[in-house]
Amino acid sequence: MLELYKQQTKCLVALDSIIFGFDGEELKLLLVKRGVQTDHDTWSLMGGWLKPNESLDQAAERILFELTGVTGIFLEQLNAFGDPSRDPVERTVAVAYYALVNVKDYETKISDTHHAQWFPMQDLPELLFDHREMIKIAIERLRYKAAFHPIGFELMPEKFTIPQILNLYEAIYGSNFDKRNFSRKILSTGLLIKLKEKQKGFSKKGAFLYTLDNEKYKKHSDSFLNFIPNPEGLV
Amino acid sequence: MLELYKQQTKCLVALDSIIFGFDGEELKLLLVKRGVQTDHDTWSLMGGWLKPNESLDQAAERILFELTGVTGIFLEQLNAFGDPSRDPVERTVAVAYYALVNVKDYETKISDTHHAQWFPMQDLPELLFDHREMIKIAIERLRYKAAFHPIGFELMPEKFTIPQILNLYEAIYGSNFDKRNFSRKILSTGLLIKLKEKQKGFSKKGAFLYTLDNEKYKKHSDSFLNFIPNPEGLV
DNA sequence: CCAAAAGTGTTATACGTACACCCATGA
DNA sequence: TCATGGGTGTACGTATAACACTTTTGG
Repeated sequence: MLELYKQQTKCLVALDSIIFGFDGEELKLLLVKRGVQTDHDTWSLMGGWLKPNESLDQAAERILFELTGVTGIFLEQLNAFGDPSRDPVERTVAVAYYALVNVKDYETKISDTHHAQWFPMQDLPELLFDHREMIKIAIERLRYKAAFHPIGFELMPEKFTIPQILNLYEAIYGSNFDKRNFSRKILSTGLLIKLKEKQKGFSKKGAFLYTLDNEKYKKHSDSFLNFIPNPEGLV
Repeated sequence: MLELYKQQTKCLVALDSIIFGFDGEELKLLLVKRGVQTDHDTWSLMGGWLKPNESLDQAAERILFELTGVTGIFLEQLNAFGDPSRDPVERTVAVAYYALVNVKDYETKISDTHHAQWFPMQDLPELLFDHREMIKIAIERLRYKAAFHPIGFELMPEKFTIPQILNLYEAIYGSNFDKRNFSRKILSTGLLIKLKEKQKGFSKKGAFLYTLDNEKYKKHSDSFLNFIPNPEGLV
């Protein structure tokens, strides 16, 4: 049996993270300018190599932390990519993760560190290797998952307004939802706590702020609700 | 940049397939007795190594074919598993796939080849490495996916009866559904064509056979229907 | 006072669910 | 003739979708 192992070719294993961010307006992606090499205007997903003594989840978490200083956020395995020609330098299998983070809370921390930059989903630069394909699959997964799991809140700041959540879902699905039906549905989850404060500055009237009921959120985080108005047309 | 590649540790990459089968009665898993080595009663998922010039999908397909002679069936990537201690012999990252196949059509072909054996989901033997964990995640994925995509039909033979599909869904979800509501729902997809023949032998009355409308199935295979009566309690 | 966004209610329809009886047939 | 599994219909309640006006307030 052991000989069977010896004969096999080994392979580099990389981890790449698709980091989604939301700033209250737009859905964004965090990209880094690729290292110190030739590529001029090529941007890249956050990535790194698997080390000998860590699991895939640990490696993804470590790399995210090293490059952004962010930790403890939503980070889930997406897919493994292993086309033999995906990395022209050397055969590499990449395990992609996707992360959800709210832009505002981490803005300065992130930008300062590694020349990372938030790009609007609609307006991405040229990307390394198969990173665009990874992003495409990540947005599909995000849509799929957000339809039934309340993971949208992972992208919201501590305090947020209903119109902001509406914006987020509209950004995720690239379509418009009826605000009355939407707010009724979101509130019916019972996951939101209405605060006394209002968000001022954006609109003249101001919108009430809400916060997540973390108790309920943890319990319900893998429950199965229908979060979007029209499930047809998905995926 | 190239030096960055050289420093990195390489890793074996394995592919393992969770092969679900249905025989009209029970949901089953196809397992093989592990090679020519010490383990006495340890069974294993179908697996093999990634070769230098193939993609992950290709490798999974090749390995499935080599071990079962089966090709062209539903085969989808599940997850990558990379715990450093998952394979005690050597650090290995395993990319798991899950496959759906109907037992009857391939029964003899499969059993003859590589000492493979179908096990009822409820009654699995001791398994290699983290294979049980893989199976657990695969059944979750199957439940998740079958709830909204008509992949259940991948497990059915060419011709099948409504009670058989009901059996399948009950096996997948481990619960009972009302046969009247279920058949109404399945038929309302418009994916089934009723044949003139009946399945005889099992029941005295005999049940009408149906076949998939492959045209519609291809179109709708990534549509988004609610296939199971009660979406709560899932995942 | 006006523009811009927030907030709120009703109604019609579709869908999900619960439920029970008759049918066909082989033994 | 009877036991077994196959097949069908209805009524009720809930969830969804479509829809428009009033409120607040900064400029």
